[in-house]
Amino acid sequence: MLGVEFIRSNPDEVRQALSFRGASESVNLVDEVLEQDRILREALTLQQAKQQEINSASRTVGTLMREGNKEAATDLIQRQKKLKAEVKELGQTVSDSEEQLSKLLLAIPNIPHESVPEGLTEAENVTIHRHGEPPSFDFEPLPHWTISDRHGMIDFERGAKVAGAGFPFYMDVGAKLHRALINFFLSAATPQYTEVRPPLFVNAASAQGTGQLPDKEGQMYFIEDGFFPVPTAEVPLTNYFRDEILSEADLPIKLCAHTPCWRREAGSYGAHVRGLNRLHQFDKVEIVQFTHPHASYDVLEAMRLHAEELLKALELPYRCLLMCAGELGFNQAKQYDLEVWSAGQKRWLEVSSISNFTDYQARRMNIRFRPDGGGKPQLVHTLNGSALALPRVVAALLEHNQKKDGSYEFPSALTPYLT
RNA sequence: GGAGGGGUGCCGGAGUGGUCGAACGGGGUGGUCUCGAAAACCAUUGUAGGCAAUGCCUACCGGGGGUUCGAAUCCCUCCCCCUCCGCCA
Repeated sequence: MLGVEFIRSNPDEVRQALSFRGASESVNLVDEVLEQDRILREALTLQQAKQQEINSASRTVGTLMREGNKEAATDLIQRQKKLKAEVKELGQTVSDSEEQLSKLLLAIPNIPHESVPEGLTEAENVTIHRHGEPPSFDFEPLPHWTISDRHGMIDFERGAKVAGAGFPFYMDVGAKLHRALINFFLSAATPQYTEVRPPLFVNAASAQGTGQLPDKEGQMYFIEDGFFPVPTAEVPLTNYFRDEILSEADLPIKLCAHTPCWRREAGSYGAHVRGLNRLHQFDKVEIVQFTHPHASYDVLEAMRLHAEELLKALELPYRCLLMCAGELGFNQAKQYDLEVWSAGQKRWLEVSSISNFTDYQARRMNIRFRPDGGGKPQLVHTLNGSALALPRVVAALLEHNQKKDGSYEFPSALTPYLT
């Protein structure tokens, strides 16, 4: 979320950012914040003044009691009753407006970076560059679900029987390819990033910290005892330092993890969810960084390149998109998507999203660092990226490398891992 | 799941109703001493917030609520940790 102080001193900038994102209907939230903030501070000031009176009177009562002057003490106690009631009432006002204010703040998205292009729809995302070209085949290339079916790699039907649609079984070579990709991705990340095995369920506080809650319950599963199965490793990894103060010297901190990801994908349907295109459970290797505020945009580029290198090594044609203001995630200040070419479906599939959240998540999670040489703690910047999400890479690999006779081969980068 | 014991500042650890934001020790920082270092000594060392703002004040001793003129200290509740028993991969 944004800081109240920031909104208080830059209301116009926030309003502009909201309309830039195409959330013009939310612009009045800014005025609500300012008003609520005013009410809050007014009540707070008054409450604190009255509390001060009570505190000093209590000290006097203590002295009088010790001196044995019970009568004077009782007098004073009587006079405090009224003040106490007033403080209690003001306290109610304070907590009410705090609650209101925090609801409002959670409803205001991050401010887009100046380099974010204008636009409200997918069509206005900017293609930064392409690598490789969609290949031409001297036969009609098949979609991955047909190929995987022929080779017994993925069993969607039995997955649907045992769990439900979107929960496939990967069998034999399919399972092995999965394991190879996970290891390949992790091996590529671990020279820089610390490998982590995080909890796969998180609590509500963590889900709110990274921005899944409130409002995005439709995305996550919720299970008994208050747990959320992770929709991405971003959640446990970024919350790792929640409510902590780091040392500036420790920055940047780089974490990576392979986890399954569970998503409800409520409302998805049609041909675009066929096969591996959209699943309720999938695997992903995620990279996360906690950086100094000055460094985050350089780090964003580095993380993007890291993900791109993986696709290059897999010899898959891909394009890199810079998301326009309207397509930018709620918490993001700047975001790239990487899309691979699906030869069988003849369309681009998103396999990675790399984002800079600036201090937006850090403020929600209260993750700060103490500057070298002391001074007030400052918020870190957080970033994350998929490097990479598995199923669509599997789909693209099968489709891209298919041969007319129905055979296939995988890129040599995977050979050491396919054992 | 049952029984019991705990959660205090960067760390250890006092404190069971009245200047306690918190003794004492360690650590960190600054200084004195020294050619320098060590030792010793002195000083300093949390976070958030409000205001008429080189200062004053409020809140915070796991979280929330309550009792009281006054709570780190008493009560309720939740969370977490430890020990023993049970169960279990």
